Amino acid sequence: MAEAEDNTRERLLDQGERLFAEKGFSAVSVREITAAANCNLAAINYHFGSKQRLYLAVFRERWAHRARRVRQHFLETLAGKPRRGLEDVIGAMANAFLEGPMSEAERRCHIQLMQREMADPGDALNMVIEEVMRPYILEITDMVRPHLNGFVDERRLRLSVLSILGVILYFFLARPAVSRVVEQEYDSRFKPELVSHITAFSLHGIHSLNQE
Amino acid sequence: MAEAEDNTRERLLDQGERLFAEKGFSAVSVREITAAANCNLAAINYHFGSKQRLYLAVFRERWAHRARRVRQHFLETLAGKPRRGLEDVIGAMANAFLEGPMSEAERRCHIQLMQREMADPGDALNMVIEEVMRPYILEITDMVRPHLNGFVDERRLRLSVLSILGVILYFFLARPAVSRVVEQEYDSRFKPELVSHITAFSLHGIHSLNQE
DNA sequence: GTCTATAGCAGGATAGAC
DNA sequence: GTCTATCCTGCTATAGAC
Repeated sequence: MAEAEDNTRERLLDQGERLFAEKGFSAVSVREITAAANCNLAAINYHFGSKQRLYLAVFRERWAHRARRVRQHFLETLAGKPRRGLEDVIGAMANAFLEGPMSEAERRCHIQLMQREMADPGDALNMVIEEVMRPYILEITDMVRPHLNGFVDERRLRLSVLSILGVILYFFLARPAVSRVVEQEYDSRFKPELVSHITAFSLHGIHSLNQE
Repeated sequence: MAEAEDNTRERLLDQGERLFAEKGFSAVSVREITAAANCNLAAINYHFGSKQRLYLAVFRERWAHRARRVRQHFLETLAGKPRRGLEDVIGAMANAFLEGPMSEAERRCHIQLMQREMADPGDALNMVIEEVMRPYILEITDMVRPHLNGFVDERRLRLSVLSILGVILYFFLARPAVSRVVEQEYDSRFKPELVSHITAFSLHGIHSLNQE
């Protein structure tokens, strides 16, 4: 994310991602992106062919890479706890997204881009689902399963892991609404409280699989 | 939502809402809206002053009204169960959003519009939060509180109710991702399964408030 | 209230010099 | 690879006839 001065192409990816996340694809102009990247108006078409293809490149060359870093952070957090419980898995998940390896600006960028792609499904969404979300959820599912008693319906297990992700993303995306409902700013005191709430809520939620 | 033939203004609100929800504010042109509403290009400016003010009118005159219907449905579902448990409250909540008084098209429209406004906070978001979300969440909080044992921290209680809403909205908005992860289409067999999962997960989740 | 016509501008894309 | 200049399409908004 740091101003990569080495070449125009990189700067276009950086600024393109930032602006697409901030305002959405249609609301950003190539003029705005090239100005922010401090290069010529024609550069997007030269390097990527079109505005649309810059958008796709952002997902392939920036977003996907960052998603791998988030997963890596999640795995490393868990590696530090060899006798891990279910709570550790869920805590690491919430942590990776809400306090993980990204700066605040990166996190906002990353999650907003995904949200926008969900709202307007395009070619990028396939990549995001198949190469990132699906394998990630299934990986976590495998980590969660051994902690549950007896037979667990696979579909309900996946729904539960998805629900956890849903809660995490919601508290990030609905920030203004959450803030006003609990009458509390998203400051550095509130964030750990949020992570601990999400972990506790989800931990009990997932135990609904045991008790029926 | 049904093609209101009475006057141009109403048709503009209907089609405007549909298209804004489908594509987002910037991606829709007034030409597209007026064509869909089967009226003249100049009609938006005559009736609302500008495209932006049509967007605001959609929230004030359509979205907010529909939100009241959802709340009404929720209250009526509960009114039928005088000795209601916590499960009934949560079930009614999930039901109001996912199978409630809206047609599928209306539901999609309603929830997508809110999602887009969350992504690009503008004047409409204030109205949505203050006049709809906040009172609704607080009302549900009051219904949930008596079912919990002993002293409950108010902020954590509100976070829990927000989490439930988060799970519900997530399963609606992340539909393509959910579908691919659980390998299951969103058909009429799957939906009740989803509602029952959300209810069970959230019910256990909210009991995290009791057990600490 | 609804129409046509158009002003006035911003958009993405490209050609061709350097 | 980067620049300028420009094409052309599409946009919002408005003026003014009906």
